[in-house]
Amino acid sequence: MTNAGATTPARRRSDRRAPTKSDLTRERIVAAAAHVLARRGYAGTKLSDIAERAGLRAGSLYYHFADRDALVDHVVQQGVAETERHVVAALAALPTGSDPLSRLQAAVRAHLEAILDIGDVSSAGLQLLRQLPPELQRRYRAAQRSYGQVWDDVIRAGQTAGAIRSDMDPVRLRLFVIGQLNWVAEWPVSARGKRADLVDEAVELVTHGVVPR
Amino acid sequence: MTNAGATTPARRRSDRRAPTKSDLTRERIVAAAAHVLARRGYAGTKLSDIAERAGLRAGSLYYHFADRDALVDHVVQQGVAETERHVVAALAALPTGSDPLSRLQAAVRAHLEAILDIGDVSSAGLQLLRQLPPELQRRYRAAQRSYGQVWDDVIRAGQTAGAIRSDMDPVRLRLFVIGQLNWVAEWPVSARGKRADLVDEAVELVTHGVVPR
DNA sequence: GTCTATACGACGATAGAC
DNA sequence: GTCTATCGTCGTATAGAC
Repeated sequence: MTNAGATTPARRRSDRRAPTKSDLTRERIVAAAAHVLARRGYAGTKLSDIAERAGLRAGSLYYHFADRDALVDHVVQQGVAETERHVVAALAALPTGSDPLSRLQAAVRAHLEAILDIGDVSSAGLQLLRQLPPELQRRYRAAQRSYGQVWDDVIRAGQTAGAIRSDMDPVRLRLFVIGQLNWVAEWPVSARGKRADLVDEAVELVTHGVVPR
Repeated sequence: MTNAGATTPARRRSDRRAPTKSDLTRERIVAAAAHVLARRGYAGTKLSDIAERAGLRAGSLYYHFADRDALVDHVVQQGVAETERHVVAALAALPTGSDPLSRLQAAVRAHLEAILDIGDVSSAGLQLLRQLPPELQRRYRAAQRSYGQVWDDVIRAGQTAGAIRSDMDPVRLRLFVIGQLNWVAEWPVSARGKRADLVDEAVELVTHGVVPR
């Protein structure tokens, strides 16, 4: 018997019932897959490595996922979704009427924190993009679009209000900023320093650049 | 007969004799390998794909390289080396006594141009880093160190002169800046706009950040 | 739910003809 | 220098026992 298709009967976010054994194993598998994907790339990710890390045998993965690509897709989708949730929550937590620059800074902070905390699955681990087969790439881009929208709204509002420079296309501005943060995932851990300092520095640099104030 | 070991007898940079047929094929192979590596990752790069792109059969690659890893290593090394040459040349081309901020801006410009022009082999395509087997990773890091040194010298000089903010570790500053530029390789081509504009914007953003001046 | 066993296809690498 | 042919290995996926 297999359970591989949709996540067992249709399970919604509002379903708060206790996780079954299957749910827990599934989560371990996804975490393991994210870990391996982040270091070995799409093609280098072997089911046997994922299985070993999750504490079972390769063949057993097929009870939980239809095939390798279904698992990869799940990881990739969850990565963007979680990052987006983190950023949206940070924006929502700001006092109403916060100035536009503060909103951008909050987004920077939240995005970088997502990379540092859930780097394996976050959008950063997802320089996988180019390696994915066309169908997965398509699905991933769709998820990215939704997340990009969050940023573009913040940036555009800031430009309208005069708090963010208007001499640059908002999309390119976003790509530059997010890219700077994403690359932190590639840093040697030894260079990262204290988490709080790193985040503060990123915000400072995005805001004012390398020139002294 | 094979030629796979060192590049035929010891050939030095000063040897300016006409390239043999073997040299030319070798170059095609390296370019093809860079292309495939940049999109498929380390494990996803198949010799048959490289060979097809270079216009020969998979088996024939072994005349030019000892094995798959020797070819990958060559591409990776050449990527850092060419990027470094580009940046060093740009710095050398500045008028003597140029101010430290201008030097940093020239480096930004040159690094980004390298990514745009030789992206497949440049250091950007080399988010491969984490995917490489330990030995190749070690060799790659060594090459990176030399290149990082170029940047660190520029940044430190700027900080000493008061032209670059001194409240940040120069290494982290470098990683932030280079990361921002490297990520451009991941941008959809459609978002890049005109090359000259893109480069100007990058310099502006690195220098002054997102706040209007 | 997870295991073992196995069918099957790819890919890296070598040998030897041309 | 490049080709064709082939061997060996490894990884995905399936079948069926427990």
